[in-house]
Amino acid sequence: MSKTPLNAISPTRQEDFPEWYQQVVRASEMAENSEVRGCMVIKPWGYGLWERMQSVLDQMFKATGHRNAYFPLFIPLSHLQKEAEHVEGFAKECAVVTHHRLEMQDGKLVPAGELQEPLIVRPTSETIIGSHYAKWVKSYRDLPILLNQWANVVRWELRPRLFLRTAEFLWQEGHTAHETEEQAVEETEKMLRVYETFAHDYLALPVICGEKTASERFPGAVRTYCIEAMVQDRKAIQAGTSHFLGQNFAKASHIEFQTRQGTLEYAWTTSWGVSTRLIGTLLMVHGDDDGAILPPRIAASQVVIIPFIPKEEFRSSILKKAEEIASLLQATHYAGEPIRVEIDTRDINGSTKSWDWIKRGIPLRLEIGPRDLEAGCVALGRRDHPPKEKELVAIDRLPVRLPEILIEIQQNLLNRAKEFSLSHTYMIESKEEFYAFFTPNNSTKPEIHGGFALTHWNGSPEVEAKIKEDLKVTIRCIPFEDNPRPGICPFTGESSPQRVLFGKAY
RNA sequence: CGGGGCGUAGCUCAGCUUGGUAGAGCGCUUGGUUUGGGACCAAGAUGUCGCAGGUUCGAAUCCUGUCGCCCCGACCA
Repeated sequence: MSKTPLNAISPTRQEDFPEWYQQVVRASEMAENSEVRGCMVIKPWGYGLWERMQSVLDQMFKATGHRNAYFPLFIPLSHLQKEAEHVEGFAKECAVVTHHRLEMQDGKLVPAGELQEPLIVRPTSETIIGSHYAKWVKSYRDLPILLNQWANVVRWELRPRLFLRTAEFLWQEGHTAHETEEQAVEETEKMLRVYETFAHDYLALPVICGEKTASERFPGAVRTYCIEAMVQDRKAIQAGTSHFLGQNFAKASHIEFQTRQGTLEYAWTTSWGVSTRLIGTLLMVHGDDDGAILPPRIAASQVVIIPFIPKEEFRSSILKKAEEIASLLQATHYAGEPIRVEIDTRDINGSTKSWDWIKRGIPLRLEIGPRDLEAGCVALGRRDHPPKEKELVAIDRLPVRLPEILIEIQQNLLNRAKEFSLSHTYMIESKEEFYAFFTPNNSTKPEIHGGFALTHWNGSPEVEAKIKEDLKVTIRCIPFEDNPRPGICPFTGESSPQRVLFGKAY
């Protein structure tokens, strides 16, 4: 007992944030590394989270007029070549399929049957979807096309990290084609707002919406919008993107239509996506030194009932009561849905079970033992409070009390994240201040430092590049502002149209 | 692709300098005692010490080669 560490996760966030993150992914049983470098196995608890994200987002996409379709995993090499910037952006990280058959030679399987044209495994699907849109679009009457696909994509990353950057990942990609530029821009903005709402309302994730600078733009896009979040080591993470592609891909794929005036014009297209990176973001924003903390609205299960069975004679009565409580909760609603509940019937020490669920980040634990049975109550532990803090709740009060607490947790996580993000965001006015802000005290093993800097910038790519070279700090976005206030760029002394958001990025 | 490091039980690692037939903790199995905060006792299972070659009576240990992985850099919606 004396060996029990203070926290479930070691090292702590303060001690070594990257290592803490890896331990949380493992301890929360979200995912593990596979034998293929850069690829991951998403375990049921992590995949359940993704299924929730899919389900909520899918409804939001449908509500905004989109439908799902599916396009192939393999893309002819020639397709990628059609859009010059796109090639430059993705060629280096493409997996290439060159053969279609294996033959046994000297007891070993070797690739045979070389393909006439190599296929790439999709790193994103603009080109192959574009080539089909070209067939479907003949007239302005065929527009808009509003499609989404749920898929896996492959980007051969050199330095993978579970959920944040893996060679293969899961995502959704929306692809739309429109008659006018205005409509396409409107779509791009609308879907960014969908992501913002989803992040805020479901993931309890405060995000900053804005536009990427040219250097951070999606290859081939005219404009890239993003939502940026701050995680607990004060770095920025891009949680979602929405691209206005102009007519670039329409030209490359020949998506042409006859206008109302009878002329021929290229369609205006957009694309937008979020990925399993959201899971990593969630862990890094809300997690603590005991593991994951999941917001109730997105958790695969919101409540776990943990039977404590000190003596065999209590087993059947406690398990029976656990079933009753589960049924009671399934008939109770939170956020417009039945509460998602499960019972941990594993035949192990109750407190071990409790710790397992703490590490997984389930919002609520209901512990039931003989004493509770007698008193008609449960011991309730909530994940946003310390592990040992318990509230005794009468079983017949649960249908009232649990929805209240779930609302509180959801709100509490959002508030905490907002406070954290705000307390590490500064208006920085001078170059000296800026450099000091982003320079760690210990250069060999940098401590958690910095944050977001809202600073004026004259719009020069050279200034941006110099800052990146000096500090590894980039412009995360040019925040959307109703009334942008001009000022002076501290790096050049020149005038600046508005403040932009600087930070170190994942 | 450059620089550094590491491959020993399911996991984390010790042993290697000074060669003598394989270890710890955790986990796992079985039995018992426990049980309101990550239990304890006892017994047990698990390794071609990354792979190949060499030196040697004898190699986890020394030498050569090779493969894989990790970290730093470069690169990256």
